Amino acid sequence: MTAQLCSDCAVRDRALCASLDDVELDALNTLGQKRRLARGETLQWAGEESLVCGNLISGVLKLSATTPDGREQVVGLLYPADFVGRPWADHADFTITALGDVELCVFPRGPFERVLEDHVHMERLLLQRTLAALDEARGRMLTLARLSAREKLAGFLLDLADRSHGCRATAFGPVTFDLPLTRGEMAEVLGLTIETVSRQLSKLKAEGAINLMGARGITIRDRAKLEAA
Amino acid sequence: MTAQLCSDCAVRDRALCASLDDVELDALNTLGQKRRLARGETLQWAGEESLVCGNLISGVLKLSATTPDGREQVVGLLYPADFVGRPWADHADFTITALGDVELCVFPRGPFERVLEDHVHMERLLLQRTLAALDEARGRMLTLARLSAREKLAGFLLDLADRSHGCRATAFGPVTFDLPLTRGEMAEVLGLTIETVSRQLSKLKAEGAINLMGARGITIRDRAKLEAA
DNA sequence: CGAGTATTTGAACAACGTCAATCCTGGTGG
DNA sequence: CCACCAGGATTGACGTTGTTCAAATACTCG
Repeated sequence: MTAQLCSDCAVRDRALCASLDDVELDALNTLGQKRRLARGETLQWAGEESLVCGNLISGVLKLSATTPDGREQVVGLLYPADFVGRPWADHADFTITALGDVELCVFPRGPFERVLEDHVHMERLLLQRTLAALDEARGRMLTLARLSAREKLAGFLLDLADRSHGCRATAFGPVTFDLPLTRGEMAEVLGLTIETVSRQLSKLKAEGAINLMGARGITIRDRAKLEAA
Repeated sequence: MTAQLCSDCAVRDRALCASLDDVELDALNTLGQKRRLARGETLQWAGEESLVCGNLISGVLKLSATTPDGREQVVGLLYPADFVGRPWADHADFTITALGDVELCVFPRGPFERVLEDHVHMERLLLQRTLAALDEARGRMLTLARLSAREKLAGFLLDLADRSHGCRATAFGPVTFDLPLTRGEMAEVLGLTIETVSRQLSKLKAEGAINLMGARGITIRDRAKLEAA
C-alpha cells in the first residue's frame, strides 16, 4: 500500500493538523495510516482498550452509549475534519460506528499523545474543539430531556439542512438533500423510537413543512414552520 | 479586603493551579479574586458576555440551559476544585448558579487565557479535565434519554452518596447524608418534574431502599437495591 | 407559634412506547 | 424487462410512564 501524503488530504486545513507546518506534518505522516470503514462497521467498542486517535476524512461516524440491558443512545456525530478518539484514557467509554462508508486517518494513541504534548498549538486546538464539543453535548442534554418529539425532529432536520450541501432553487427557498441516517438512527440520536420519528415526519409532511421522497430524500419546504417548533 | 494567599487555598492541590509552582502561583494571586455567592445567586447568565474563569473552592454550582419558553435543564454540576468558565468564548452558553453558598476564585477571562497559553502544563490539565467532562456529559445523555425515572433517581442517589462524606456505621452498612439539592433541583438535573422525583423517592422509601428524614436528610439503606435499578 | 416554602399525594390526561400488521422501495436474478 | 425479495418505513390500536393541575401536609426560620 502506498503511503498517503498529508498534503493531499481532503481535510488538511480543517482538521487538527492545520496547526502543523509541512515539516511537522511529514513526521505525522509516518505515524498515520488511512483506514476505511464500511457502513455499519465499528472502529471501537465501548469498554474496549482505546487504541487509536485520528481525524475523520469523509463520511459520518456515530458515538454511542448503551445500558447494560441494551438500550442505546447516540451521544455524538462526527463529521469530516472532526477529531476521533480519546487521548489519555485507556478504555473507551463509547462505541464508534460508521453511519455510511467512512475514511479516516488514524494514529496509535500513545505516539499521538506524545505529538500533542510536543505541539502546543495542536494541543490548544484540541482543547478548543473539546470545549466546543462539551458545549454541544450540554446543549443536546437540554434537547434530550426537555423537548417534545416534534421539537427534537424539527431541530435535527434544520441542523442537517445547514450541514448538508443540498441544492436549493433560491436563497431562502426550499432545500433538498439526502438524510445521512435511517429512521432508526435518527431515533437513536434523538432519544425516541423509530415509530415516533416516522410519525412526526409524516405529520410535518402533512403540514407542508417538509417533503419526503423515498426513504432518504427530504425537502425543507417551510423553514419558518420548523424553526417555530 | 486583604488579599488571599493561594498557598492557603483549600483546593490548592486539586484545582488547575496544582500544575503551578509557588512562583507562578504568586503571579496568578495578583490576578485572582475571591468571590462569594449566596444560595441561588447566579455568577453568569446564558447569552451574557463571558467575563470570568476560575476555580470553585467550596459549595456546589449548577450549569443550566433553558429553552426560549422557559423549560430548564441542569447540564452539569460543579464541585470544589472544579474549573468554572469557558475560555475562548465571548458569550456564555449556560447559566451558572449557586446551589448552596459558594466560594470561588475568579480571574478575568482574557488574562486567564494568557496564563493558560503560557503554562503548557496547566493547559494540558484543563484539556484532560475537559475531555473527562465531555465523557461525563455524554454519559448523562444516555441517562436523560433512555433511563426510567426510577433508574435516574437511583443512579443519582448513589452518585451523591459516593461524593458525600456522609457518616456510616459500618463499611458496607447504610450511609446517611444531606442532599445538597431540593427536589426541584434534582428534577432539573434528571430531566423530570418535582412530582415524579418525590413519588419515586417515596416509592424507594416504601421498598426499604432508602430512608428520608426531613426534606434533606437521606439514608441509603439497601445499596444493592439501588444499584439494581 | 405562624407564615411561607418545600414536599407529598391524588386523579385525570397526554405523549410516547410497544406490538403487530402492512406498505414501500431499491436491488437481484430470472 | 419484470417479478420477487428483504430491509426499512409507515400506520394503527393499545398500554405505560410521566406530566399537569390541584390540594393537603410537613418543614424551616423568624
